[in-house]
Amino acid sequence: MDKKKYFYITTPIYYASGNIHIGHTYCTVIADTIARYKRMMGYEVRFMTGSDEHGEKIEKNAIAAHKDPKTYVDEIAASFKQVWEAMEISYDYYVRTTDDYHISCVQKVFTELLNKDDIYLGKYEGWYCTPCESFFTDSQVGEDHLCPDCHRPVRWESEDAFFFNLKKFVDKLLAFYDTHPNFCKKDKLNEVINTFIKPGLDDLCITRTSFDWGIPIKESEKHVIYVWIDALLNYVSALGYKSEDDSLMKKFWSDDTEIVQLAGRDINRFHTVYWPILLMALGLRCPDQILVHGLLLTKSGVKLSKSLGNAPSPYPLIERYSTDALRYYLVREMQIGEDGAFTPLQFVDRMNADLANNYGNIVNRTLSMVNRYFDGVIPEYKTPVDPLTIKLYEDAKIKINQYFAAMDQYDITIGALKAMEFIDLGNKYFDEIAPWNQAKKEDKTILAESLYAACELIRIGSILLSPIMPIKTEEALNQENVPVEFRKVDSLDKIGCLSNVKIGEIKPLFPRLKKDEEIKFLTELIDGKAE
RNA sequence: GGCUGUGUAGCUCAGUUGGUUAGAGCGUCCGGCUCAUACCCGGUAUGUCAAGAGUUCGAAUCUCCUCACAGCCA
Repeated sequence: MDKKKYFYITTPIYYASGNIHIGHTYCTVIADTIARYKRMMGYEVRFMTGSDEHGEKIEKNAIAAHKDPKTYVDEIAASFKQVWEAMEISYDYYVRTTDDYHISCVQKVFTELLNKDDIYLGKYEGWYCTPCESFFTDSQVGEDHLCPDCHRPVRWESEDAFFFNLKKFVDKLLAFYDTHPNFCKKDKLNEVINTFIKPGLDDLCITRTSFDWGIPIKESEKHVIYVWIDALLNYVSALGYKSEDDSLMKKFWSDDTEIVQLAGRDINRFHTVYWPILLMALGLRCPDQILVHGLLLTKSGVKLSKSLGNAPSPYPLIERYSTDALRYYLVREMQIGEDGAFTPLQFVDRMNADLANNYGNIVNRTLSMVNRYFDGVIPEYKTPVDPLTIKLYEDAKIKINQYFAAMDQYDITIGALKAMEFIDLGNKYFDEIAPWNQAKKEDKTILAESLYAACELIRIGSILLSPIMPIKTEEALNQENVPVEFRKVDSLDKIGCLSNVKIGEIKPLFPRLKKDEEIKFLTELIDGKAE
């Protein structure tokens, strides 16, 4: 396996028209977990998130709020950052599309592509619904020429607009897909190829004249850049592309960098078709992988969103259950790529089963026994003699390998599962070796051996879980008082490092939740829309 | 309408290139343990693997068709 030294990961930039809800949180937590994992594995990581701050809707929202658009998005961006702080999101940089360097980058790119004839002036035509301010196609408005959204009459409109010549790059794009099978999961890509590219890819309209809150182009006063060229370029403008200092660009958008970009399945197409083409037009490399993730749905299958009023803010969940509990739930409950449902019952069950009963409990019971039988000092490590202990170490190795195999493929759901299974080995082991019975024997060899092994299990398990739950795993390591140098991934095999360590104060990591109470709380939180 | 998926125990899902009695977790029930946050361990039950046809010595796994659901596009 070729090991690249640099790692660049991005979330989409979220549209600054409302509050962050748990759907955005899901995506950002995935990215953060991968970023933390890669850092742990020794990569130099750049993790980027941000906000998309132009467009008609924001302009309208700002007017409704009696603010100028910039003030409006300033406040929104600040609120986004607060959420990420509360979620322990370890982003290295936050990009805003209203930042000067970004605007300048977009304008330079526009000029460059115009000069190369990759952008041309044409006409944007279609059935226009004034109240919805949207264009529709013939088949969308039907014979009666009614807006498919509001069912009011539409009229034929035509405006000057610039187009990005996508057709020119189709062959190159298809060739790229062929030579880069890991770029995107096959099924997601086939969908896009069959529905967009094969029937003939339409050139992309990239400017509008109907509103002002966008990046103006230098070539003409009346046009502003419309969403995609603006939004997509953030991934490189944030690295200093087309700016005076492009050192980050050279580092993190080079062939030596592994580039992974997250995108919800709803914006899959923009990241797997338009984005690579834009990069090709600019003579830049493409990302290694677009990680398409599913969406959080309620039980009834309705997409979680602010407008539907059923998307909880992460704050009440953080307050009530802790940041790490929410992070763990999001990582563990939903397989990447599949949609998932946020349901109160599943949430509570997951918390109790994995966090309170398994991880939290084994930390608690192990350290309690260290206190009880050895006055709070972890016994000295000796080569294991009991077959059960020997087997435990062997099984542990297998689980660790499975964890790394999954995480290396960014399958953090399976990674979380394997880390939990790793920790769970301790429960069965305790049951079989029964330290409380060993304690009654005169020879304390096995007692010492079993508690030592369990302490290692906690140490290693906490390290494995740390990208997912940075706070609670740290807390566990503190309770065990693991020396700082043995809290890193390169010390996983340093069995013996806990000999004679005096443990710290013990406190339950995760409270056990009362099912009925919490389900009631959560159900009310999502407006009673989940079952 | 075209395309991409999904349909496996009460729930959430695994099932690798087709191979002996179809699995896991959670939940249920029974038993055990007592160090621990009434935790943990073991055992038990429930499945015409959506329906049908075909290929094969043999299919949840391949082919065809049907149905249901979701998504993408128009």
